[in-house]
Amino acid sequence: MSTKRTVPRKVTISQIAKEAGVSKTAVSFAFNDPSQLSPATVNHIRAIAERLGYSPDPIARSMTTRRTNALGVLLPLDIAATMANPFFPLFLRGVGAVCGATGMTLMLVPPLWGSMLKAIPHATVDGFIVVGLEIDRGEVQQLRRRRVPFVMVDGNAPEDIPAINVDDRQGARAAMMHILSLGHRRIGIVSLESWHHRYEDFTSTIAARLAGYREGLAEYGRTIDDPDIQMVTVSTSRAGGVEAFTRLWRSESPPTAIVAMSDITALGVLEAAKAHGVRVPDQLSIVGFDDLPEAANAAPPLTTVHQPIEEKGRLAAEMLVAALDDEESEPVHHLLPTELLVRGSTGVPVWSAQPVST
Amino acid sequence: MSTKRTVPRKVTISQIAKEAGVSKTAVSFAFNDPSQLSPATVNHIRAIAERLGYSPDPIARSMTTRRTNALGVLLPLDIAATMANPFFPLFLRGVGAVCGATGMTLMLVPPLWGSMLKAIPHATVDGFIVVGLEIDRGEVQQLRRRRVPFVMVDGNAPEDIPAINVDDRQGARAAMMHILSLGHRRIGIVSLESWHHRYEDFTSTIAARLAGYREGLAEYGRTIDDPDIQMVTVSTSRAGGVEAFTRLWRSESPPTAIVAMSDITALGVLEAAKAHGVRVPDQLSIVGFDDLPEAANAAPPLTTVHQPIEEKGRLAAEMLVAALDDEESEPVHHLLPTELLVRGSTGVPVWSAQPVST
DNA sequence: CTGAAAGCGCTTACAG
DNA sequence: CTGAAAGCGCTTACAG
Repeated sequence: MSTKRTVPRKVTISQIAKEAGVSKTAVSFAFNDPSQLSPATVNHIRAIAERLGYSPDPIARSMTTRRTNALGVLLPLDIAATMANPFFPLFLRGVGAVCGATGMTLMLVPPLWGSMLKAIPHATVDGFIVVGLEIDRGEVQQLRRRRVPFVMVDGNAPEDIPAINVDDRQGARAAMMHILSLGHRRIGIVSLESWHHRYEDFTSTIAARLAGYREGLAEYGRTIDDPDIQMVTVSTSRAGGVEAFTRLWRSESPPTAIVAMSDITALGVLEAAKAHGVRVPDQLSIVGFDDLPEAANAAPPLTTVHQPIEEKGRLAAEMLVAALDDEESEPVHHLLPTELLVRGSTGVPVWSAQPVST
Repeated sequence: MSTKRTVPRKVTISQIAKEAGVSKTAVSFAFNDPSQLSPATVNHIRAIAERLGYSPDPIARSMTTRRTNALGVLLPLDIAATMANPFFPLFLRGVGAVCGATGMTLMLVPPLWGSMLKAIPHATVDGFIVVGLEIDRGEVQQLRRRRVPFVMVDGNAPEDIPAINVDDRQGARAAMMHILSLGHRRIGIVSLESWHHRYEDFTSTIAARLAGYREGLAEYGRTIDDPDIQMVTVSTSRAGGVEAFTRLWRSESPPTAIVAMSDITALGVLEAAKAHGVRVPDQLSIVGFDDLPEAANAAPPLTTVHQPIEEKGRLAAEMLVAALDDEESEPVHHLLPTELLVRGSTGVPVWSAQPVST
């Protein structure tokens, strides 16, 4: 509305300087450090910038300041798959809280053409939060090369890299022991697909939870190879849970309890069970992992293992911001606690009136 | 592992050029256009880059290419509040699908120090998807200044800006008429807080849904000012829904039906109703808006208005990418349909055995 | 097949 | 209080 004719292609600091009859330095100061200039000059420059419709180029600015003011979240899966699990939005709430407090922006960095390795050098960010990195195929080296700080969440981090994990093993152990203490013998385990589709290469998270299940079984003199124990592996989604139920339920002797490595799959199991007319927990007990908000609101409320998801995001972002401000900050490894939350989806199996005591 | 001593602070193209005895041009070509160089030179340069642990600077690259390969999603609320509604992750799945297909990254751009206006010039992105922009307080002008393409979703866009909206009015109208056709007379409406907390300035979305409710009421000779119609305004979250139920239920003549402007609040209402021992739909009918995945899985399944959330994200991203590639692309305004989905949370009110016919 | 040079749009000592 | 100049690390015509 204040422009006379169509504004030129792109207004730069030089044009303003020329128009205002001052140096580029002055123009820069007018916006970034007005105290360096006389009020009259500042007003003059700003008026011209306004008239020309000037908008500073953030890239050029970053070029000299060496800052983008963006935090990167490096993802092992594409954005659509990542967002399919409510875990992630919750995690981002934690990260986002720190972004808001520090005036930073949040960049989601999925694999580029299927490769995390390729994505790392391209992202214009000041640092990375690396989530769920499984077996390292050079990603850590690539991140070091980039010479930006990074923190690893739910992964197997080298000693010198800040990291956050939760006590997956302990939580999984408690979940399995809970089921066994109720007297269940025929148990289905719902494991999760590793994103690179190689069964042997478990995520540290998956490996830890599996180890916890094994420990819990061992406490009751059982092993995971017991014929009464069946394990299926599905994608970390509601659909994966539905599939898990279907596969477990059609066996000749279906489980009386299903132990799932994540709430989203447990919820899928619950949904499928109800659709099949299976009563939970009377005919089937279900226990999850994560404690998503929807777990407590399910019908019946889902017994699960709580982990501080949002807190992980916040902590990761705080550690990253600290590393950004202070190159020399000590890399610390956090191990956050998990807690079994017994709700309505687990109970004594129908065929056994009395729970087995520990 | 291939470096001899600690690598220097930051490896640049110049250092490699010097070390390799070639020009910077050659180094650039070795990575971006190897066909310009003899294979021997390429290998030589790459080997040195490898030894030095070179990682190209994405900012410097963007500086000359004028591309960041990042799509920005401009948010009216901070990231934590945005992620509190499952609507958003779903929307991002759509956007993310396009990012994956085009090799772009996704940047979440919340208000900077409380101001969208301030956030716009700083984000290092090639274009914006602007979601839920309410009354324009200069944001559109600021976006134009930036001279990057942008598309508006769920907002009131100028003619020359590409835009996507859904038929909120029609959907809301259908929802209200459904309730009235069942015979309900005492109705609670759950409206949503506008993010700038000025009741008069409705989001176009909120305004359109409200208009739809009014139209539906009018079809039955009713108005929103009818003493039997109560409206409460809460935040777009599950907690907001709980609050809405509490406020509506404590009135001397509580509603027999609650019509909510979003599923997340409707689910909160449902949760609170169940917690109070109120049977749905026998004692209280509930209808939502959005058709989140959890709506169908609620107990009872939520009657709601479907809108194509993921599709909106995909379409918005596609339009933005098109505008990025072709400056001259025609700005089109999409209006996507909505559809009432009658499920288990609505029914005939207890005090009336026969529904009123239309 | 290779190199010298200009340029992208800013910021920031440094000098006056 | 103000300006000339260097520099951030790349890419890209252009010339040879």
